[in-house]
Amino acid sequence: MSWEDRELLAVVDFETTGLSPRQGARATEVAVVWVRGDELVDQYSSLMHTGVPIPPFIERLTGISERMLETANPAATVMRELAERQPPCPLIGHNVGFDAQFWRDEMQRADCPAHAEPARLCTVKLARRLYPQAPNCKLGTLAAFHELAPQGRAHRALADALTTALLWLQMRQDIVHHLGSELGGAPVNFALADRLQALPFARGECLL
DNA sequence: TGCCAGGCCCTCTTTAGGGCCTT
Repeated sequence: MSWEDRELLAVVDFETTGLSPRQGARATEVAVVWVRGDELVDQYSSLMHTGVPIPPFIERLTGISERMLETANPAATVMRELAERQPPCPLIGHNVGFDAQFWRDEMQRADCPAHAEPARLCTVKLARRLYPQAPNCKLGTLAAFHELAPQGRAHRALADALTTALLWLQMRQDIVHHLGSELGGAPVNFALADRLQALPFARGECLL
């Protein structure tokens, strides 16, 4: 991947031991799916060993146990590998604020500060503006709403990252469908999506 | 399945409170 590639987006999903690094939660698994235009161009996933205990609820939710992490690479090794592999491109996530805080925390712990504060795109914010007719904006609900192909067990990093990537491609398609003539051939990229997610929220009304 | 947090968004609002979304 080229460092000059400005159309590259990284769809990220973390599995973690809790909801906030400030409360001591650490990542247990990370997945990144790289998207360029309407193509999935690469993917990466890895379990991450931190030594932090996994609450029973989290083990039931994700299927990730402490025993599974005993042989996993240290979290810092995984994050450094990601930093070397990925140019500093925008992150996409489903409720990206959650994944971005773990991205920042784990990158800083791995001594990769240059990768700690990427631009963000949130598929929850976009979905609330694009699909007010959906029952809710949970990832599984939106996947079913759009009849996206199952990508594996939900609440595993790669499956959720792939589902989020497919949701993003669906959003690109819908944006082009609704705004095609206004776009005048301009690409549906981070800059455009960033403007769309910043539009005022209108309950029950699609912004397009 | 829920609690823990944080940001966004809504309404019986703005000097506030509660729901949604992520693990």
